[in-house]
Amino acid sequence: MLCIIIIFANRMSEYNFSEIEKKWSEHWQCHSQYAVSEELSKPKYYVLDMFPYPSGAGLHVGHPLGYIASDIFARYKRLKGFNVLHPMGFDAFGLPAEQYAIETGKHPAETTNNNIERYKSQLKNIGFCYDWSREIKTCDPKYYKWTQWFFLKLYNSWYSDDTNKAEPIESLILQFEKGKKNSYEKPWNELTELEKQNEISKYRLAYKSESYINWCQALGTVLANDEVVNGLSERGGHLVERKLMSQWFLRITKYADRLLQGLETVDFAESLKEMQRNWIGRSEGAEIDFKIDLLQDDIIKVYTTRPDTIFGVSFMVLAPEHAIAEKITIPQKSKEVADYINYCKTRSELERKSEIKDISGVFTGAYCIHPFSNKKLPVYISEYVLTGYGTGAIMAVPCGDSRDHTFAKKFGIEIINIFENTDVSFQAYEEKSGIITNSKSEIISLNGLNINDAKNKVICEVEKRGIGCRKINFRMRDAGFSRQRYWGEPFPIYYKNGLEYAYSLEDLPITLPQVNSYKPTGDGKSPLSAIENWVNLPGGFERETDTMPGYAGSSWYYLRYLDPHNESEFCSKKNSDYWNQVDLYIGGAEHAVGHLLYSRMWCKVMFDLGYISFDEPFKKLVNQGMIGGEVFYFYYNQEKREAYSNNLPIDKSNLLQFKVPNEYVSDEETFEENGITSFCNEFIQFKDFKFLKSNNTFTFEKAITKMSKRLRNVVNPDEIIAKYGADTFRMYEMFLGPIEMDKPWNTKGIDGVSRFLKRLWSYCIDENGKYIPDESKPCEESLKTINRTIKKISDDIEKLSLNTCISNFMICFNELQSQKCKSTEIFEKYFIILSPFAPFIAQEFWHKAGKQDSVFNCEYPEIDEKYLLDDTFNYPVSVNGKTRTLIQFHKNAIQADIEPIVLSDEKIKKWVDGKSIKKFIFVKGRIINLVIE
RNA sequence: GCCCGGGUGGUGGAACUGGUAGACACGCAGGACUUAAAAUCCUGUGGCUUCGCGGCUGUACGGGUUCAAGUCCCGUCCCGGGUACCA
Repeated sequence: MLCIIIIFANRMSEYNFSEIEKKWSEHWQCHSQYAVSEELSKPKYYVLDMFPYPSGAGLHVGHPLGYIASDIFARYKRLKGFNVLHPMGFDAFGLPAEQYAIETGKHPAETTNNNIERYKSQLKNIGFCYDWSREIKTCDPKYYKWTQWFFLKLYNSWYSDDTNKAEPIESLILQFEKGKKNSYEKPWNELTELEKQNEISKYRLAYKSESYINWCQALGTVLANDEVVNGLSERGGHLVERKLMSQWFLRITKYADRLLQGLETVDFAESLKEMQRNWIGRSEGAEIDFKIDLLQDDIIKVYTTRPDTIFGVSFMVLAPEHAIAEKITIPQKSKEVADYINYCKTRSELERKSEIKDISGVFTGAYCIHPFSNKKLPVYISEYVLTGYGTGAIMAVPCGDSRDHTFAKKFGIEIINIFENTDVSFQAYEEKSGIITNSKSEIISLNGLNINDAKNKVICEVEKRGIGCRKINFRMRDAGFSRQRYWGEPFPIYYKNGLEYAYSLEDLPITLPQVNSYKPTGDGKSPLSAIENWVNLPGGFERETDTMPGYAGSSWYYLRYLDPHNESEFCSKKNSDYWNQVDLYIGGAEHAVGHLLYSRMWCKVMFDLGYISFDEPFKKLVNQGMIGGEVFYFYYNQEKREAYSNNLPIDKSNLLQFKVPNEYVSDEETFEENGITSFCNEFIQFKDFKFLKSNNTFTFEKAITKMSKRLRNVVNPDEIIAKYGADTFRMYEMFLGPIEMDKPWNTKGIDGVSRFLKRLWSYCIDENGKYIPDESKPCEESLKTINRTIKKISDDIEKLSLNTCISNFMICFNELQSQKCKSTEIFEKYFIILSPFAPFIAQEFWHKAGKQDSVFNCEYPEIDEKYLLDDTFNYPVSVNGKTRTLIQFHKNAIQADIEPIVLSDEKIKKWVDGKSIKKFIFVKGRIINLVIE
């Protein structure tokens, strides 16, 4: 009986995280602890996470990394007196759900909602302070009604170069009516409706045009880039080719300059800004017309950023898609050219850009005329020239461009050098400085000019002659906004007789109809096109059957959180004025260009149209790194039917690799007991294999990759939380390393954090569950410790250096422990600063300490500056840069005080050993260094 | 290919603006407690060398700048992300 009581008492005193976490979760939910409203009396702060796509694999330990960081920051800001908005939602339209629907026939809405529920319960386990009453799902018609509304705003707007902003399309029509030139060169009111539409279409921010897609004839569908591997479909390995299709686009290029300028006003990592700048790719150059030999009426217009190199041109290159390519090809070459163009259709843009070591191309047999020298220049077609950039044609300068150089070498074309004092016989001279030479004709001479002056002279000359002009170009293209898919927002557009009509706000949302099959229609159209009673409208009208891409909903979601239940507006002006920009946005660097550029553009459009009063959505952005999962491989020989342990001395170069699902791998990274047998039961292709071991173990090669369902290396946070608790999980994720760095997941290290919280618990709570710290006066040392920790933690949170925060909590507690500190005055401060990291245990301590209110309603403790400074500093003293000893000096000591003491120090005397001292370096508060011979 | 990151003990990582490399943890080794194990606590722990004091060496690799380099500069290698329809 006694025994039982003792055991019971012991159990009472243990840190029972599951009980504590359950209790406070329920308590906070009942008291709507995290609901926020627009409190004008407090300064606001908006902390946002990039919302997840709810995949079928569930949340893995990589997702919460950023969420935990932002949660800590949100809770910290709250302690600092801010009214903090911290919402969460789901990016719920997407390809995987549709693919799953094709395979299983289950409606994507159903699977998506199941996945969302799973994600939500997983997120709720981790103790985030999200205001769930503001949750959004992009696939919810109540949400996508407004995504469609945004589309209509883009559709019904144009970019005015006069006012340099987006304006309603009516102002454009008014200008046309007043006589603004149109491309039909007829008065506006004499144009047909179709002509008017075509003309306006050239201005709309959302417009229809043609572009290439990945078409797979065998699957009868359009494929996403990542569904294409080496020119073949990932599923089935069928041939994929590029096909021209009519699609919706967003005219983001009109915002290129403002997207560049806006970067100066936001706090993003410099590297990320650089990526965006490169993506936008602003370049200054010229368009120059080249006459074609034997063809009177046509010209080839090239874009070049290096007009200064015009005398270095020795050939011309057209993109395979260039409209004139076939026309100029001479009959003897037409078969060869047609074959080459067909080959290019099977090549992805990525392949075309990257595989330039062995550059391909074909001669058309045609020649251009050099505008200044009248020299004949052969015209080639090559895939390294892309149709979407510039004019789709280049003047090739092998002496100044490495791709042109490679091409010239391969096709035996002359390399003309025009740079003074350079040798271009082996590689191109690509520096942006130098003097031009060998560049003279009857018309112009560039000899002796530097590159910039030569550029200007050439541009002036071509402009004077009317054969070209100065031109600013962007690498960025207008954003493709159509998908031939079911699971996306339908366009609020319908047609009749080739004319487009837009729905109005009252008609929204245009909801997705039920379909019987999610399979592609085989003709490249979306599955929606097969539903006749949805497509066909009364009066002979037909709906648009494409849907919007995944980034549509995510381009504006940060605004919907501000007013999520508003049914008459996407967000009231009052709310968007109060919450304003996102103050801190945390998410993966993989969205560096796509999502971030689109949402920045949409924000600017809404700003231009007066719906919001800021033109950058995200004030500060932090990119979290990826948490990789472990994958284990073994090598095998198919013919010999042998598999080899990694610790055998084998030559892996001719062997095949096999990834083993992680459940077969033991903690020692070998096959589990009987693992080989059960492995072969699943992967029967290895049934008759010999598994060759070394030292009686079969070990694997390890690598770190993305966690994915397919590799079966997903680590589920639920399991970790069940075993260690949410507080430990949160702290451990932060303890792993700097937030923005990629890192591998390894559960082994979690014991350190777990032990820390257990030690803290048993230090503060006795066997009977009573709170130990008392009213005793803290000692000087403990006051130093806690004040320094408060300072360090708040400095580090502001920098989002959360891994060092965890270390400092440990260091602080280790110090308090060795000081035998029992003062509740100290510990209460400690619990407050700990609460953003480990909210449950902090609240439990707070409660045990007899406090009635919540630890989250406290104020962040003040720092008493007097405890931060030391009177003395332990100077490292080095001789010739190598530290030899430490000597303590007063912090105000100057070199004159210090020098004699240092020189008479025994250790230092030994190292100086009578040699003369050339220099005595004293850096106050840092170091002393003696330079001797 | 191009653009952007990263590379520090057996492992995750720390190191302010160039100023004691390896904080804080994990793991491992030894010890205490226990009949035993687990848990917990204590000690040690980059490598080489030395009985020890100590010495040498060391931040992917090769150079450079500096009194002083993980940190700055030049070159190389490897790994990750993006490359426009994965999200």
